[in-house]
Amino acid sequence: MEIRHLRYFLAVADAGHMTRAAMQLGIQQPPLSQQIKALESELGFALFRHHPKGVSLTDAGRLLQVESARLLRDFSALQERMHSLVEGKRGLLSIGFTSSAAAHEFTPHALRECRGQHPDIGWS
Amino acid sequence: MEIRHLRYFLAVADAGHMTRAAMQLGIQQPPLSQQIKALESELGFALFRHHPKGVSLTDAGRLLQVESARLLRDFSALQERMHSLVEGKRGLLSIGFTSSAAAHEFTPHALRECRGQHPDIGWS
DNA sequence: TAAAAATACTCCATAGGTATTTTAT
DNA sequence: ATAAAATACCTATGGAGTATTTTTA
Repeated sequence: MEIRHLRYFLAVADAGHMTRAAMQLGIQQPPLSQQIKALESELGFALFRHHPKGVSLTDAGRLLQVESARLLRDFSALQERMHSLVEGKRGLLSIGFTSSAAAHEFTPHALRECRGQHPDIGWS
Repeated sequence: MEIRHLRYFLAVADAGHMTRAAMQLGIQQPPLSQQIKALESELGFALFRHHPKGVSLTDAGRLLQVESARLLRDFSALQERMHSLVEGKRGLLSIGFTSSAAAHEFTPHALRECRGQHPDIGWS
Protein backbone atom coordinates (compact mmCIF):
# COMPACT_ATOMS: atom_id res chain seq x y z
CA MET A 1 0.00 0.00 0.00
CA GLU A 2 1.31 3.39 -1.00
CA ILE A 3 0.20 6.95 -0.33
CA ARG A 4 -0.89 7.01 -3.97
CA HIS A 5 -3.41 4.23 -3.33
CA LEU A 6 -5.01 6.21 -0.53
CA ARG A 7 -5.08 9.38 -2.65
CA TYR A 8 -6.71 7.52 -5.54
CA PHE A 9 -9.12 5.68 -3.29
CA LEU A 10 -10.27 8.92 -1.63
CA ALA A 11 -10.77 10.60 -5.01
CA VAL A 12 -13.03 7.75 -6.14
CA ALA A 13 -14.83 7.63 -2.81
CA ASP A 14 -15.51 11.37 -2.96
CA ALA A 15 -16.51 11.39 -6.63
CA GLY A 16 -18.55 8.18 -6.47
CA HIS A 17 -17.37 7.76 -10.02
CA MET A 18 -14.14 6.26 -11.41
CA THR A 19 -13.95 8.25 -14.64
CA ARG A 20 -14.64 11.58 -12.91
CA ALA A 21 -12.10 10.78 -10.18
CA ALA A 22 -9.53 9.90 -12.84
CA MET A 23 -10.03 13.28 -14.52
CA GLN A 24 -9.61 15.09 -11.20
CA LEU A 25 -6.42 13.13 -10.55
CA GLY A 26 -5.11 13.95 -14.01
CA ILE A 27 -4.84 10.31 -15.10
CA GLN A 28 -6.97 8.01 -17.26
CA GLN A 29 -9.73 5.73 -16.05
CA PRO A 30 -8.07 2.34 -16.73
CA PRO A 31 -4.92 2.91 -14.62
CA LEU A 32 -7.14 4.23 -11.84
CA SER A 33 -9.28 1.07 -12.00
CA GLN A 34 -6.08 -0.98 -11.87
CA GLN A 35 -4.76 0.80 -8.79
CA ILE A 36 -8.09 0.50 -6.98
CA LYS A 37 -8.25 -3.17 -7.87
CA ALA A 38 -4.68 -3.67 -6.67
CA LEU A 39 -5.55 -2.01 -3.36
CA GLU A 40 -8.68 -4.15 -2.96
CA SER A 41 -6.82 -7.36 -3.67
CA GLU A 42 -3.99 -6.41 -1.30
CA LEU A 43 -6.53 -5.72 1.44
CA GLY A 44 -8.53 -8.82 0.54
CA PHE A 45 -11.99 -7.28 0.23
CA ALA A 46 -14.00 -4.93 -1.97
CA LEU A 47 -14.01 -1.21 -1.18
CA PHE A 48 -16.65 -0.30 -3.75
CA ARG A 49 -19.95 -1.60 -5.07
CA HIS A 50 -20.55 -1.12 -8.78
CA HIS A 51 -23.64 0.46 -10.26
CA PRO A 52 -24.52 1.36 -13.86
CA LYS A 53 -23.72 5.04 -13.21
CA GLY A 54 -20.90 5.01 -10.69
CA VAL A 55 -19.66 3.29 -7.54
CA SER A 56 -20.50 3.43 -3.84
CA LEU A 57 -18.53 2.52 -0.74
CA THR A 58 -18.82 -0.82 1.02
CA ASP A 59 -18.66 -0.87 4.82
CA ALA A 60 -14.94 -1.58 4.68
CA GLY A 61 -14.62 1.26 2.19
CA ARG A 62 -16.30 3.68 4.55
CA LEU A 63 -13.82 2.72 7.28
CA LEU A 64 -10.85 3.24 5.00
CA GLN A 65 -12.29 6.56 3.90
CA VAL A 66 -12.16 8.04 7.41
CA GLU A 67 -8.81 6.52 8.27
CA SER A 68 -7.02 7.42 5.06
CA ALA A 69 -8.42 10.94 5.03
CA ARG A 70 -6.84 11.57 8.44
CA LEU A 71 -3.52 10.05 7.38
CA LEU A 72 -3.37 12.11 4.20
CA ARG A 73 -4.10 15.25 6.21
CA ASP A 74 -1.20 14.38 8.54
CA PHE A 75 1.04 13.72 5.59
CA SER A 76 0.19 17.05 3.96
CA ALA A 77 0.72 18.82 7.27
CA LEU A 78 4.17 17.26 7.55
CA GLN A 79 5.10 18.34 4.03
CA GLU A 80 3.77 21.81 4.77
CA ARG A 81 5.77 22.09 7.98
CA MET A 82 9.00 20.93 6.33
CA HIS A 83 8.57 23.22 3.35
CA SER A 84 7.89 26.20 5.58
CA LEU A 85 11.30 25.62 7.17
CA VAL A 86 12.95 26.80 4.00
CA GLU A 87 10.91 30.03 3.85
CA GLY A 88 12.76 32.97 5.26
CA LYS A 89 15.95 31.20 4.29
CA ARG A 90 15.83 32.40 0.68
CA GLY A 91 17.69 35.41 -0.62
CA LEU A 92 20.91 36.53 -2.24
CA LEU A 93 24.21 36.61 -0.38
CA SER A 94 27.35 38.26 -1.66
CA ILE A 95 30.58 37.04 -0.12
CA GLY A 96 33.68 39.18 -0.45
CA PHE A 97 37.25 38.39 0.54
CA THR A 98 40.74 39.62 -0.24
CA SER A 99 42.77 37.75 -2.81
CA SER A 100 45.23 36.74 -0.09
CA ALA A 101 42.42 35.06 1.91
CA ALA A 102 41.55 32.90 -1.11
CA ALA A 103 45.13 31.60 -1.19
CA HIS A 104 45.07 30.18 2.35
CA GLU A 105 43.30 27.37 4.14
CA PHE A 106 40.14 28.71 5.75
CA THR A 107 38.23 30.44 2.93
CA PRO A 108 38.17 27.64 0.33
CA HIS A 109 37.38 25.12 3.07
CA ALA A 110 34.45 27.17 4.36
CA LEU A 111 33.04 27.54 0.84
CA ARG A 112 33.36 23.81 0.16
CA GLU A 113 31.69 23.02 3.49
CA CYS A 114 28.83 25.39 2.66
CA ARG A 115 28.28 23.87 -0.78
CA GLY A 116 28.28 20.42 0.74
CA GLN A 117 25.66 21.23 3.36
CA HIS A 118 23.48 23.30 0.99
CA PRO A 119 23.54 21.52 -2.38
CA ASP A 120 20.56 23.58 -3.61
CA ILE A 121 22.33 26.92 -3.47
CA GLY A 122 23.24 28.38 -6.84
CA TRP A 123 26.69 29.96 -7.34
CA SER A 124 27.90 32.60 -9.73
CA MET B 1 7.73 13.31 -1.20
CA GLU B 2 6.70 9.68 -0.85
CA ILE B 3 6.41 7.31 2.09
CA ARG B 4 9.52 5.63 0.72
CA HIS B 5 11.56 8.79 1.24
CA LEU B 6 10.56 8.93 4.90
CA ARG B 7 11.31 5.23 5.36
CA TYR B 8 14.75 5.62 3.77
CA PHE B 9 15.48 8.80 5.65
CA LEU B 10 14.62 7.20 9.00
CA ALA B 11 16.79 4.19 8.25
CA VAL B 12 19.78 6.45 7.55
CA ALA B 13 19.02 8.65 10.56
CA ASP B 14 18.88 5.61 12.83
CA ALA B 15 21.95 3.91 11.36
CA GLY B 16 24.01 7.10 11.08
CA HIS B 17 25.46 5.35 8.06
CA MET B 18 24.25 5.22 4.45
CA THR B 19 25.74 1.86 3.48
CA ARG B 20 24.51 0.14 6.64
CA ALA B 21 21.03 1.65 6.21
CA ALA B 22 20.97 0.47 2.59
CA MET B 23 21.75 -3.09 3.69
CA GLN B 24 18.97 -2.97 6.29
CA LEU B 25 16.56 -1.69 3.63
CA GLY B 26 17.62 -4.42 1.22
CA ILE B 27 18.85 -2.03 -1.46
CA GLN B 28 22.26 -0.76 -2.56
CA GLN B 29 24.01 2.35 -1.30
CA PRO B 30 23.89 4.46 -4.50
CA PRO B 31 20.10 4.41 -4.99
CA LEU B 32 19.72 5.22 -1.29
CA SER B 33 22.05 8.20 -1.67
CA GLN B 34 20.00 9.29 -4.69
CA GLN B 35 16.72 9.13 -2.82
CA ILE B 36 18.11 11.02 0.18
CA LYS B 37 19.55 13.64 -2.12
CA ALA B 38 16.23 13.91 -3.96
CA LEU B 39 14.44 14.43 -0.65
CA GLU B 40 16.94 17.05 0.46
CA SER B 41 16.68 18.97 -2.77
CA GLU B 42 12.86 18.82 -2.71
CA LEU B 43 12.88 20.19 0.84
CA GLY B 44 15.58 22.70 0.00
CA PHE B 45 18.04 22.00 2.79
CA ALA B 46 20.44 19.35 4.00
CA LEU B 47 19.20 16.65 6.39
CA PHE B 48 22.61 15.13 7.05
CA ARG B 49 26.18 16.23 7.70
CA HIS B 50 28.86 14.01 6.20
CA HIS B 51 31.79 12.58 8.11
CA PRO B 52 34.54 10.19 7.04
CA LYS B 53 32.78 7.32 8.84
CA GLY B 54 29.09 8.05 8.48
CA VAL B 55 26.52 10.82 8.63
CA SER B 56 24.78 12.80 11.37
CA LEU B 57 21.52 14.74 11.43
CA THR B 58 21.32 18.48 10.91
CA ASP B 59 18.78 20.44 12.99
CA ALA B 60 16.23 20.17 10.16
CA GLY B 61 17.00 16.46 10.00
CA ARG B 62 16.25 16.02 13.68
CA LEU B 63 12.88 17.69 13.19
CA LEU B 64 12.00 15.46 10.25
CA GLN B 65 13.08 12.42 12.26
CA VAL B 66 10.46 12.99 14.95
CA GLU B 67 7.72 13.98 12.52
CA SER B 68 8.25 11.21 10.01
CA ALA B 69 8.57 8.56 12.71
CA ARG B 70 5.10 9.47 13.96
CA LEU B 71 3.63 9.48 10.46
CA LEU B 72 5.11 6.08 9.61
CA ARG B 73 3.73 4.68 12.85
CA ASP B 74 0.28 5.98 11.91
CA PHE B 75 0.61 4.53 8.43
CA SER B 76 1.59 1.12 9.76
CA ALA B 77 -1.28 1.24 12.23
CA LEU B 78 -3.70 1.94 9.39
CA GLN B 79 -2.37 -0.97 7.32
CA GLU B 80 -2.57 -3.19 10.39
CA ARG B 81 -6.17 -2.19 11.09
CA MET B 82 -7.26 -2.73 7.49
CA HIS B 83 -5.54 -6.09 7.23
CA SER B 84 -7.08 -7.28 10.48
CA LEU B 85 -10.49 -6.67 8.91
CA VAL B 86 -9.96 -9.62 6.63
CA GLU B 87 -9.02 -11.97 9.49
CA GLY B 88 -11.93 -14.08 10.60
CA LYS B 89 -13.29 -13.76 7.11
CA ARG B 90 -11.22 -16.61 5.67
CA GLY B 91 -12.38 -20.17 5.20
CA LEU B 92 -13.97 -22.60 2.75
CA LEU B 93 -17.61 -22.39 1.76
CA SER B 94 -19.46 -25.04 -0.19
CA ILE B 95 -22.59 -23.87 -1.98
CA GLY B 96 -25.13 -26.48 -3.07
CA PHE B 97 -28.25 -26.04 -5.21
CA THR B 98 -30.54 -28.18 -7.31
CA SER B 99 -30.01 -28.28 -11.05
CA SER B 100 -33.38 -26.60 -11.56
CA ALA B 101 -32.29 -23.63 -9.40
CA ALA B 102 -29.28 -23.13 -11.67
CA ALA B 103 -31.59 -22.76 -14.64
CA HIS B 104 -33.51 -19.81 -13.23
CA GLU B 105 -32.79 -16.17 -12.46
CA PHE B 106 -31.77 -15.87 -8.83
CA THR B 107 -28.92 -18.34 -8.37
CA PRO B 108 -26.65 -17.27 -11.25
CA HIS B 109 -27.30 -13.62 -10.41
CA ALA B 110 -26.38 -14.10 -6.75
CA LEU B 111 -23.16 -15.90 -7.71
CA ARG B 112 -22.19 -13.18 -10.17
CA GLU B 113 -22.90 -10.50 -7.55
CA CYS B 114 -20.75 -12.35 -5.03
CA ARG B 115 -17.83 -12.69 -7.45
CA GLY B 116 -18.12 -9.02 -8.25
CA GLN B 117 -17.97 -7.89 -4.64
CA HIS B 118 -15.28 -10.38 -3.60
CA PRO B 119 -12.80 -10.59 -6.49
CA ASP B 120 -10.20 -12.34 -4.29
CA ILE B 121 -12.28 -15.45 -3.65
CA GLY B 122 -11.10 -18.55 -5.48
CA TRP B 123 -13.68 -20.81 -7.22
CA SER B 124 -13.54 -24.47 -8.08
C1' DT C 1 44.97 7.24 4.02
C1' DA C 2 41.07 4.42 4.07
C1' DA C 3 36.57 4.37 4.90
C1' DA C 4 32.01 6.12 3.16
C1' DA C 5 29.30 8.62 -0.18
C1' DA C 6 28.69 10.59 -4.76
C1' DT C 7 28.72 9.92 -9.95
C1' DA C 8 27.78 7.85 -14.16
C1' DC C 9 25.88 4.72 -16.53
C1' DT C 10 22.54 0.57 -17.31
C1' DC C 11 18.34 -2.16 -16.62
C1' DC C 12 13.78 -3.18 -15.56
C1' DA C 13 9.43 -3.00 -12.93
C1' DT C 14 5.33 -0.83 -13.04
C1' DA C 15 2.62 3.52 -13.21
C1' DG C 16 0.21 5.48 -16.72
C1' DG C 17 -1.73 5.73 -21.64
C1' DT C 18 -4.62 3.87 -25.75
C1' DA C 19 -8.00 0.85 -27.82
C1' DT C 20 -11.49 -2.22 -27.07
C1' DT C 21 -14.72 -5.24 -24.77
C1' DT C 22 -17.76 -6.32 -21.05
C1' DT C 23 -20.93 -5.22 -17.49
C1' DA C 24 -25.13 -3.48 -15.20
C1' DT C 25 -29.69 -1.82 -15.18
C1' DA D 1 -29.39 0.66 -25.09
C1' DT D 2 -25.93 3.17 -22.93
C1' DA D 3 -22.83 4.90 -19.82
C1' DA D 4 -19.28 3.19 -16.84
C1' DA D 5 -15.78 -0.03 -15.65
C1' DA D 6 -12.85 -3.91 -16.89
C1' DT D 7 -9.57 -6.06 -19.88
C1' DA D 8 -5.63 -6.26 -22.97
C1' DC D 9 -1.78 -4.28 -24.55
C1' DC D 10 1.85 -0.77 -25.07
C1' DT D 11 5.03 3.00 -23.49
C1' DA D 12 8.15 5.26 -20.58
C1' DT D 13 9.41 7.24 -16.16
C1' DG D 14 12.36 6.60 -12.48
C1' DG D 15 13.72 3.24 -8.80
C1' DA D 16 17.28 0.09 -8.27
C1' DG D 17 21.82 -2.22 -9.73
C1' DT D 18 26.99 -2.19 -11.11
C1' DA D 19 31.38 0.06 -11.65
C1' DT D 20 34.01 3.80 -10.57
C1' DT D 21 35.46 8.18 -8.75
C1' DT D 22 35.39 11.62 -5.23
C1' DT D 23 35.12 13.26 -0.69
C1' DT D 24 35.92 13.66 4.36
C1' DA D 25 38.78 14.11 8.56
